[in-house]
Amino acid sequence: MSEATAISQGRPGPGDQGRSAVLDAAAKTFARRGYAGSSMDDIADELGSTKGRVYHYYRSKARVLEDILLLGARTLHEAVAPVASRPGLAPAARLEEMAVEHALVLMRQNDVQAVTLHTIHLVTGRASEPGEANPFRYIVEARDAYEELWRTVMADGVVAGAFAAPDPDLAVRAVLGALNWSTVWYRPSPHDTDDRTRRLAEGLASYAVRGVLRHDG
Amino acid sequence: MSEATAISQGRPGPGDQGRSAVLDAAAKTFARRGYAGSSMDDIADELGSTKGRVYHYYRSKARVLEDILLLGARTLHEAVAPVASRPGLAPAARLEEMAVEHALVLMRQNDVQAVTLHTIHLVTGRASEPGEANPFRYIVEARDAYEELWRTVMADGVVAGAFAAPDPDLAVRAVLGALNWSTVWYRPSPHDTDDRTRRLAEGLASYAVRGVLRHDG
DNA sequence: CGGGCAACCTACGCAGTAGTATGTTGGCTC
DNA sequence: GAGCCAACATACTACTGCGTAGGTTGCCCG
Repeated sequence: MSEATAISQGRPGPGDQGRSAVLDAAAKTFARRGYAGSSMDDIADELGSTKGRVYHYYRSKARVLEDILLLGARTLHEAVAPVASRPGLAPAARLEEMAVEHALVLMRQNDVQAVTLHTIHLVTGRASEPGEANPFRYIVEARDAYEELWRTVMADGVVAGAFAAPDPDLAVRAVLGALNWSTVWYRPSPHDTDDRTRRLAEGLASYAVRGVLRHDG
Repeated sequence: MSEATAISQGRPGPGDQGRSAVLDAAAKTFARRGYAGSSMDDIADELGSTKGRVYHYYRSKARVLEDILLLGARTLHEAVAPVASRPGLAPAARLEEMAVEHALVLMRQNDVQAVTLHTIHLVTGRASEPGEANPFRYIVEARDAYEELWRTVMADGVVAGAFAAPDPDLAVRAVLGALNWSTVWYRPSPHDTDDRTRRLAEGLASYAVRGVLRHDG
């Protein structure tokens, strides 16, 4: 009944051990070489097996990507949405907390999020083909819905006088940009304990968010 | 004697009209479909001609990319370096001015810069092959030198007490991230006059830089 | 203990793509 | 006006890479 079942169409569904191993390997491969630059054999090599294993769980390369994008979008939304709607938070604290959670997901789920952020724009511009629906459309919509979360919080904060953002939409893009760019320079290392990762996320979030705060003393 | 001549190796050099037309078309194509996702025929289609034209100016697809990356790196450096070393500027004004110039280049030279920023990391991780030199190595070094410019200005500002940046390197990454991410969401449109573009760049730069400024009143 | 199915592997067909080898054409020079 | 070369086009070749068809193996269930 889940859409994931609809995706796999008869093949083993999510929650499946083997399936998520394939997904992880694919995410790692795509993150390194890019989607178009990765072959199914590359993914299989990463798994230490052959293409047959990948095709056992996914009908095509595009379906693998779709699953990665979906997982990435979901994880981000589930981590940040609760903060966006948590009662009793001041706008500045809310924004900063959202930024920390966002950054944490990017760092902990690094490969998946890197693929999501770097590949979605290759998939966005397909609306030009008339009559043919874009199979990734709902993922683009999920991304838009997620960003809408940020725009709402930003707009509320401006109204409340907590933020100095003459152009709130641009401000959101600046904040998300500072955070998202971490997928370009950050790679998890064995040295990164949970504590270190969190401090890095907090530091980055602080720089990102302080740009829109109102400072008057 | 220029390295561009060394690149083309007997073929028409830069400054050549036809060559830059090919480069522009390639940048546009790479920006849309990604490097690996673009075929030489795609580039030729964008030009309204055939592969022969592309191969007349470039020996291979990788050389085309190399030229785009080189152009992107150079343009950015030439726009920002003068500001970084201009005498008589306060740290905050210097950083903001650099950010504006940086953003302006990303917007005006959109395709080339998008390709540069989204493709260089695919080319960075090639040091793993021992014995074989990475042909893109000097471009990675140019990128590093450019970022060093920012780190220097940031460090100076911290020493001067103008910036509140406990981790200056991270601060640079936050600032550049906010700016660089514009290559993901911004596409030039006919509506964008020079004036509009500049205001957008200034707005973005303001959010990006204010995150590291010291605010005490 | 035999049948069935999940979880793979092997071998192949075929489409697309980088690069090459060989024209062709228009302008410029001497 | 004959030759020459830049600036392309055309027609291939060789290879890579997606997807498929048909095995094989081991476990589980009755």
